[in-house]
Amino acid sequence: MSRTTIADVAREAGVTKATVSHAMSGKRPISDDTRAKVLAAAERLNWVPSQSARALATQRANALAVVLARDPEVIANDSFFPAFIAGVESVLAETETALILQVVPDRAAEERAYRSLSRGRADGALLLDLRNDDWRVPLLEELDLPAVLVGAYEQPTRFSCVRTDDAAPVREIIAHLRADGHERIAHVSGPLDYVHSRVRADAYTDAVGGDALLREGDFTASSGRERTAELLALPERPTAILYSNDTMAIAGLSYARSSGLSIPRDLAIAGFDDDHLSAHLSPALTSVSSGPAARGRAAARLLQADILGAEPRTEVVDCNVVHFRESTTR
Amino acid sequence: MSRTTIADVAREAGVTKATVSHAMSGKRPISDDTRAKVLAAAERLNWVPSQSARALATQRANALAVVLARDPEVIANDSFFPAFIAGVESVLAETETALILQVVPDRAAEERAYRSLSRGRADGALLLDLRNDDWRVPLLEELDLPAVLVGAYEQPTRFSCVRTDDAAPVREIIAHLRADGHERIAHVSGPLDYVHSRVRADAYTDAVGGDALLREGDFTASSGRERTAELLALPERPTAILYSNDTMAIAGLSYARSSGLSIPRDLAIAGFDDDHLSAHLSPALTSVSSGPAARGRAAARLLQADILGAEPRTEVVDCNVVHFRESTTR
DNA sequence: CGCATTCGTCAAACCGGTTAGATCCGCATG
DNA sequence: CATGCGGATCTAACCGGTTTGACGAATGCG
Repeated sequence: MSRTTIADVAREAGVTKATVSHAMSGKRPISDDTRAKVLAAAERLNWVPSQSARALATQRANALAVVLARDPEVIANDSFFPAFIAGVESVLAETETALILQVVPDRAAEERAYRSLSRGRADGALLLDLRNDDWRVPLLEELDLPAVLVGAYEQPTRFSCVRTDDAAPVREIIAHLRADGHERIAHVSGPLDYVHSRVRADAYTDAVGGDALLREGDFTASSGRERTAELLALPERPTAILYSNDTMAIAGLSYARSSGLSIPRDLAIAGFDDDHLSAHLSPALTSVSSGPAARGRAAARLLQADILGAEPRTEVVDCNVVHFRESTTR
Repeated sequence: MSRTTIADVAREAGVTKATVSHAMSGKRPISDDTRAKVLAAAERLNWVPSQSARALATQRANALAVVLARDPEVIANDSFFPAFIAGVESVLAETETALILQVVPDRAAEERAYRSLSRGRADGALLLDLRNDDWRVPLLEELDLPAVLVGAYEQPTRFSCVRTDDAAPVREIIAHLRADGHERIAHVSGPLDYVHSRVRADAYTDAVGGDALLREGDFTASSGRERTAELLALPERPTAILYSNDTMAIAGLSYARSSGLSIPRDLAIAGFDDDHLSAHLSPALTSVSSGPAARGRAAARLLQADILGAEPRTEVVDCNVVHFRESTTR
């Protein structure tokens, strides 16, 4: 049992707790002689300072948090999230900071989670799946918990943001499809109260002009299937569909095929977020790789800066790359 | 700032800290009258107890941990991990336990991470990616940090284990291929010092008997591609390949195709872990869904029990289901 | 040589909870 | 009426670090 405390080390080195603490942190000058003795003693007892004691004394948890209000099953089917976390971790690994991941079933639990985070569990939070007028923003402001918003939040806020230009790739895809002769281009969006869904949908609407064929999905395969069925049942069915993620695109593609259409000849299909298998589908799926890892890194850096007292700022990560593949190639 | 402490609540309610604590925890009888006053005061000040103070006093962090020594990029391409975490979270959400995720670059950092976890950051750890004779097992025993091993660890240990029978689905697939007339069946494994890679590879070797065609990959797409290239370059090339994960299988499939083979006519292909897109590939990929969420739930439950002092035990989760799809259908 | 300053260390308070032991009270019992 | 007893509450110590103010010794300066 690693029951050794700073007091044991102090005794072993023949000094006091304070001296040990200073020797380790360097916050006060300590003679080389004593420091050596302390380090040796710590080594001998292989002492590791208690995180909880330190957290209490310094009012710093050395941890960041991500709270997700999603159904656990959904996490497993999302290609953005794991890569985003990977990016966050690559920054945190440098310092000794931990990442706390909390999945909550409902809003009450989510609120409790943030309250408890702000009371010693974490030093800051990353907000994903932003909604327009997200209730979490004022809550975190009230709790005085540093945060970074991942997404194009429009309301004024004192938090840092990590944004991307999701409209550009949408325009690019639409232009490409137009150049290919497509005139009826549809869009299956995510829930429109998510800011990223909204931005993509708006970009779509702008790009196609008057004749928008927009259907709101929820990022699940089944919704992709259903919205596709609706679109294909229209008297004048679309010749191309842009989906707001790859899961819906794949489901739509399967459905279209099963109803006798050939992809991309009869129907062009494009997704979003570039799942790691999308390039290997057949036909390979045109998609937008949205740089999840880069955004994770940026968010983690901004949050760490915020915690250290830096001014909040908005960082636009230029990471969207459209991969045109067979599913849109005539 | 939620600076209210238990002392504020005590003053507001006209009692002492101890009474507030007891009223909240119920560890000592408190009159209904006083309890009501305390609850009202807590509500009024909306006080949330400090996690760090509680952790220090009770020697319990209310957090479990997963430490990963993988390259962050690999996490993003693994279909097992996110689903496993989802399973873990679905258990933790019930209690107010948090999950700590730490990704470390090298062994030294990993060891530091476990030491610091055992000193107040977490109450227990889940061990993934087990190796034969894994060095982490004795370390955690020495640190006296509760743990659950996810995988078929063979050495004696006082930790609980979550196992699955990975050999059965391998046998099932081989039998299926045999019945289809395949005689030269190859296997691209993961790194053989991982216990799950080893179990699958051994099951393969057993099942095919003398003429095993085994190549060791590392679960990445590029290794899948290379090992496939080697196998197809053999004088008598295999007519079927079983891969230890879907990423390698897809990469192998692409390679085989690009060198002129038709799947499944010229080459049958099967993967493992059933990525959520595998069913949608074309040809759809035969794979083994290994119940990651169920295993996550089981592991979390065992760990919580262990922390509360239960006897360690091994739970075999029967969750492997083979999905035969087009990639193996003649 | 006397006094101010700096350096290195110590003692003690503090962070915000939990918990063992002491105390106080009212009521039942001998 | 004294005693016992159990329930409700209080007091104070404790968890293991960090941090501030104080103090003695060594050094610098006039």
